[in-house]
Amino acid sequence: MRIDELPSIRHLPLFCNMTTENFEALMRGAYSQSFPAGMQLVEQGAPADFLFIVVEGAVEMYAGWGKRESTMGVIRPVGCFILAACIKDAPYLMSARTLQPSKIVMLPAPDLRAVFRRDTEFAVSVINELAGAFRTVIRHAKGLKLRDARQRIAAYLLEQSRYADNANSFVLQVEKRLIASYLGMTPENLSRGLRQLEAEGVRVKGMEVTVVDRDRLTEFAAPNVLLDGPDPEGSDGICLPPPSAIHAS
Amino acid sequence: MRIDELPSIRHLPLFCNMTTENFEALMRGAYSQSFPAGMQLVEQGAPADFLFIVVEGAVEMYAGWGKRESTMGVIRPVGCFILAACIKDAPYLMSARTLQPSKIVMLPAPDLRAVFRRDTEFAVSVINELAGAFRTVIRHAKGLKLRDARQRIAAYLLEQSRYADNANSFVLQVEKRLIASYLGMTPENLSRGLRQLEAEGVRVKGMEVTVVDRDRLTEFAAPNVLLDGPDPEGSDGICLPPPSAIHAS
DNA sequence: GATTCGACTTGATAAATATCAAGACGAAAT
DNA sequence: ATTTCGTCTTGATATTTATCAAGTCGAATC
Repeated sequence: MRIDELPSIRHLPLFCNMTTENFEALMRGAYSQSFPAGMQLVEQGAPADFLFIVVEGAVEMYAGWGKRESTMGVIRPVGCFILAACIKDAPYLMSARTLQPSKIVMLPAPDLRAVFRRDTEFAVSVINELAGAFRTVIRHAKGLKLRDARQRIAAYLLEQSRYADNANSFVLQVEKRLIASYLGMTPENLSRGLRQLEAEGVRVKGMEVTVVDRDRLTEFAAPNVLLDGPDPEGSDGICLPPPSAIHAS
Repeated sequence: MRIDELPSIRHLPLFCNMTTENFEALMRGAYSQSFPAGMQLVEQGAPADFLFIVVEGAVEMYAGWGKRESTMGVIRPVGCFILAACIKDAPYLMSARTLQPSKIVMLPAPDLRAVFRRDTEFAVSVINELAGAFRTVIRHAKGLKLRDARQRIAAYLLEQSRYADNANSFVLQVEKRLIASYLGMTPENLSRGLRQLEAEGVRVKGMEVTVVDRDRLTEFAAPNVLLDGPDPEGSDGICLPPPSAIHAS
């Protein structure tokens, strides 16, 4: 473990309330490693040996079934993934691969399971993290079942605009094929959907998004806290632009 | 609180490991109430004032957006719902209504939040419950994105058969319109899908399901622990036939 | 037993979405 | 600068899924 990445991890909602003693004990067992882009870190079905923390770069969470594959989210610094599998000591439900060169910290799951029995504040943080992750996935599932493809796209764009410096002109953070997969559609369908949304007040050229008529787009997407977040911030944390937001615990 | 329902609640994975003292303190603030069928217990968007426990009957969790509505799961005795909202003190993401006459225990959320800070074993149980709920929803979302309608139906039938006395001949536990909604399709589509699945080794007449050729059906649905469960049982609990399984925390 | 109502089914049709096949574009490597 | 490769786009088409409109069925009520 390199010393210089400890503070950023320590500041994670998951770790910021535990005792220093327990934090340091936890980190003594941790590995830190840098990976190139496109490296598979986790394969779904494997035993949950480690909790992963993204310190730099970006990681795609995805799931496969037969030949099909679907993006479940993207984790950005500083965020962790597959907490739930580690806690339950159950097989990972998702695979993970780096989208960019990334620095990853790996924390042995047994250490994790031991600590929250000793440190109440840490247990509370885990509870908050899991509750937030649960609510994020519920929102995702609601969106898939209640909205059609174009509405999902519109809602996604509006959500992105929440996190942008300029809410009416910003840049997509991930490749469109990933966005399409995350939203449960083909890349072709996303492409056509974006074109059609020009009639609803938004223009997308390449990676650049321009909101021309926010009211119109808002009426079309009918965004909603219960579908698009955000959750009121408790001790739970940093909500980076989705697909990142799916904490992927 | 009627005395005679305390033991069944006490045996819930969520409550069975906490101290008797804390359990009783928690229950002192609880209300117990019987509702007729079709009664709305929770409206999505409302503040999370209570944790709900189903002692008798059955409760549908559902979500709405505009005029559309979708079933997210069914909770059966003894199970709880909307744990996550209570913990985060955030608005409920789902509505709930009774499907049958039901006995419900309501537990004030502030009491809940207070107790797991004092009782480590309870905190651990909450962690396990939430981790299990998270994984259940992830599976649901994976199914929606990776399988088409007929495959979802087939997988659903196979999963039901796991919980039946006779795995090759059993009865559906909920109305087909709810199953359709849970699986993300229209009732008409479910109906046609069931008919088409006769070619894949299963026959459904009314509520009765007969698995004629399990191998064929299994090959078609390609069921998978990472998609259909179950999770290995830890302290986390009773997995009643889905849509029940979506713990709906 | 007749009535009523909602769930379920079935068919015809429409709409949404996926697939297949080129081609355009852009970034990275040679 | 050229090549190369994968993403993105667009069009044509096929498939899947939803919608609309009758009917059928069955259980609960009168």
